[in-house]
Amino acid sequence: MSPGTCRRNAQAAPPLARARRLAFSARASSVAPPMTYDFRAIEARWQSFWDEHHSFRADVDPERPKYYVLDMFPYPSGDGLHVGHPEGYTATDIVARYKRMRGFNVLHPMGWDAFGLPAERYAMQTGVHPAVRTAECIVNFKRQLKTLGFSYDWEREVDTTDPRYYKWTQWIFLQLWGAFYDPTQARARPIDELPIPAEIAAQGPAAVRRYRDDHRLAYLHDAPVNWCPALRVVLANEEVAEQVEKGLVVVRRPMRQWMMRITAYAERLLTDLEGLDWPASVLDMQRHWIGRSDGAEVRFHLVHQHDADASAIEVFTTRPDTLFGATYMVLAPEHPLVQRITTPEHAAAVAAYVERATRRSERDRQADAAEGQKTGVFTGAFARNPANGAHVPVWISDYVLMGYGTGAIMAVPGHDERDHAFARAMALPIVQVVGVVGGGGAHPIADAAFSEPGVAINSGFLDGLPTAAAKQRMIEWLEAEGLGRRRVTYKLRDWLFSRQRYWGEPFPLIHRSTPDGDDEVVPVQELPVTLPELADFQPSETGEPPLSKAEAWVQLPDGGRRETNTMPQWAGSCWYYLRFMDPSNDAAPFSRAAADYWLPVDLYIGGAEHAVLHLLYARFWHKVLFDLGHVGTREPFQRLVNQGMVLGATYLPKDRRRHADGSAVIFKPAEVESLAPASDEWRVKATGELVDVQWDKMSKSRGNVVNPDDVVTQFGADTMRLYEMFMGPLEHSAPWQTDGVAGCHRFLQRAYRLAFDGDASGTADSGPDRLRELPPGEGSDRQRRLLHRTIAAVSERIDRLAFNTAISAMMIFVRDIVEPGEPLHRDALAQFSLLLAPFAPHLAEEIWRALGKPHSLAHEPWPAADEALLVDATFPLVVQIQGKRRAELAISQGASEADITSLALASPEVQRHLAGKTPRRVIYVPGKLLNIVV
RNA sequence: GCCCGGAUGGUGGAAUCGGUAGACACGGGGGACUUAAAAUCCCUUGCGCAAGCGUGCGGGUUCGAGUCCCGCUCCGGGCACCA
Repeated sequence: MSPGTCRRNAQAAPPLARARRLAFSARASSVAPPMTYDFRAIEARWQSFWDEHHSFRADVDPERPKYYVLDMFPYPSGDGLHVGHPEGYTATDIVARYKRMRGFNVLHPMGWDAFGLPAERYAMQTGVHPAVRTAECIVNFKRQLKTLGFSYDWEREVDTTDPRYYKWTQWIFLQLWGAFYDPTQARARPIDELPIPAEIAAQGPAAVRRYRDDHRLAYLHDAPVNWCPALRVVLANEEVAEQVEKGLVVVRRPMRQWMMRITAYAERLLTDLEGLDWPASVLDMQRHWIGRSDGAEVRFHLVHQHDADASAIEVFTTRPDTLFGATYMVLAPEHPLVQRITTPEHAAAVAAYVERATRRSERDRQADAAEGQKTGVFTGAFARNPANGAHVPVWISDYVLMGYGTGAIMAVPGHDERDHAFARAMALPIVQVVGVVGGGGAHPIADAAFSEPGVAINSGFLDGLPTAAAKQRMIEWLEAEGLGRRRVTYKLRDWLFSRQRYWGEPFPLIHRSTPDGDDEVVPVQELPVTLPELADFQPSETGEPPLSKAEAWVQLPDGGRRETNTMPQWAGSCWYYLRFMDPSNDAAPFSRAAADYWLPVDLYIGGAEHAVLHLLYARFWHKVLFDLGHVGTREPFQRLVNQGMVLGATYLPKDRRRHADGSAVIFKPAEVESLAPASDEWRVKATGELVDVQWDKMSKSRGNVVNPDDVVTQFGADTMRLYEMFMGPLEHSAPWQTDGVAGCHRFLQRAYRLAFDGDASGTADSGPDRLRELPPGEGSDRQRRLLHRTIAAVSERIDRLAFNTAISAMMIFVRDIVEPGEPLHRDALAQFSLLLAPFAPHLAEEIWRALGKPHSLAHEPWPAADEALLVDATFPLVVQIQGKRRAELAISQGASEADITSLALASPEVQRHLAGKTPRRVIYVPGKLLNIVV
């Protein structure tokens, strides 16, 4: 530490000392001015102190255990923070500060997920470059976070839009591009190690290159994608729902796009969820999204082969036991066999249906699905059911999805609701091959499909077998006959990774035309590939990315052309937790040594909205980096907690009337007032109309957003932090209530007066010697017991992340520690300030300093509770009769059960309630309760 | 429709293992201090006059259920033609 900083601190101290002197001298002259809790001065002072002393710097230290506690870093929007952000940040900060005091080497970083559409839109509206706008927003976000006193190691700040950061995002992309997934070893390997089949090698270097390109984890794919005309951008499957919800149209449209082969990792992404300490709902959503199904692949041969390459249709089914009931087949409209098997007389109808299906929006299809409507056309082709040889018609319909299974199904209308609906619509035969167990096989199969497990009927060699056994038997038979095999499929699809936007990471790739006319993609050797300057950020209507307008940047002197798509916003957030470990490394994204020390993230807190997208993508990249030897853990985030939402109030008219455009009429908090000070009833100020309160997610349009700056200005950061945690359990959503903030502020004021004023109770003796240094063991026994109970309670509750109840334990301490006439033990106050430190660090430091401690308490050891003081000489015993509480007795610790029983039976209340009846049985719960049964 | 959560005073919530339901706080009522107000402090506050009744509803297990089991209702979140 430099002498300069020492001097500045020496200068910072006098106001504090002066304040205390003033307080004491004022009391001596019995004027007694109110000692004010000047949180503005206190918070400003300690925030600069922490900055100047680098109090929260973390460095790799193999001698100490590490703890990595991470927030989901924010997108720095123009609106600044709302009070929802600091909820999770406060929780992680409490844990970070607590773990530091527990002796852990704590990594607690913050950064900016700063690529994204809003900055680009802002640029189109105002002409301000996204980089300029982003920098402004970051300044504001950082200022706001700093005023809240979070113990981040700001030297590790990262910004995903900084070329020094995205250089490594590009580098990781090239790792994926340069790798393939080896299913035999179930891991990624360098693409150079990909075995090239002899027949490919024989075709020459171009064929080998194409073969390699087809196996890379990042690959170009020409296929229908989700195109959003309004945004002029393609969307990942995972992103479609969000935009559709906003009312935007998303259509399928063929485009050539970069994909990530996340499907290769489906099984590992699924099974590795097992060891994670994550919320059940997130685990569930990930499992669901990966969507593993166990079943069989079955080959149906075509009856009349018009085309030698189209001899059979492969289907996937989870119900091979129902094969005897397959009465028709359906191909997805995009299925490659459709053109080849369609007979001439059906060609026109099929072509029309395919054309319509490919152009229909996702939304229309979903609407049909919701109504159970099925459409489709017959191809004219027939296939042979391998189980019974029956000739079944082959249809096409958009209820069969090309992206799942084989893009073709065997339809069993008797036992599948969708097939049943289609069969009824198209008048196709329905047969029953599964009977109700014990029900004599009867089921009104014509009316509804029977999709429950049962027992096989009308199924030849399967008859009589329960569903599970019939599945096994059928798979064995198919495998023996060479007609099919066991197969596992996943709903997970490959990740569409390119976007037609400006404000994102450029792909570090160059396209070159080869002599044989192919498009060869080669990596850029020198990273980063920085974004070119651009005046017009709009993609073209046809989907040409904005970067294609930067011709000088795109066109290279050697004839190559740069890739003009950019990466999706997820790219930067996929690995930021890794960069935090080693943020200024310019030789690698992070060192293996740093990774080995800091990984995994021990606690990760953020919103539930990232349950699938971010958390699945980050896990995928992490696994690839694991396979390639860059990290040593299989999973990035060991423990995950989703904080709830902070809700804001809006007010609705009693009749719930709507505006002409259909939107609900709402009143903002500023437009209403309560009927009376105590009233829960609200009315519109202007008209006096009565309205109902409604609590919603905060949003600008609802006008119910609370700005942390206002709360910090009025009450201070410590109050803000405390209230965020006191609202309720971290995982719960809760309304923001200004009255509750004031309650937390009052607690801090009491704590302040306890330390500085000596008049917390208003009745106790006050004076300079009240804060006496008492010899160890002296002071009130009651006070010492209260202190140690508080230490035990706060510690255990932080461990459980039950912050609201930890705060209530501290409130009790401040309320009860000093009774009239009692002095306050200096050590008790010192220990209390340590307990308070994770929650209200500024005030805690202030008290600690006032007690004459020379250093910050940030690294002070956490207080230990004395077990002996947690047990009282007597305990209250509840006496129940017939399970109803009737009396409470003070019992000394060592009393025997027999003594306790006779004491209880002798007590007047018990005698009265027994009313002469004799106890039949007495149940004693040691230290707690005695239940008398009569 | 399916999956995952949840439901406790006027309000946010507490009760970690089946053992005193309502900690702590807000709000309300009363009081002290004050010329007054604010601030602060103290008392009180689940419902009921009471016996009693009370943790969304109906059953059950248990000496004892907010907690466990069965069947529902409602609210929130997710998924949704995935064969």
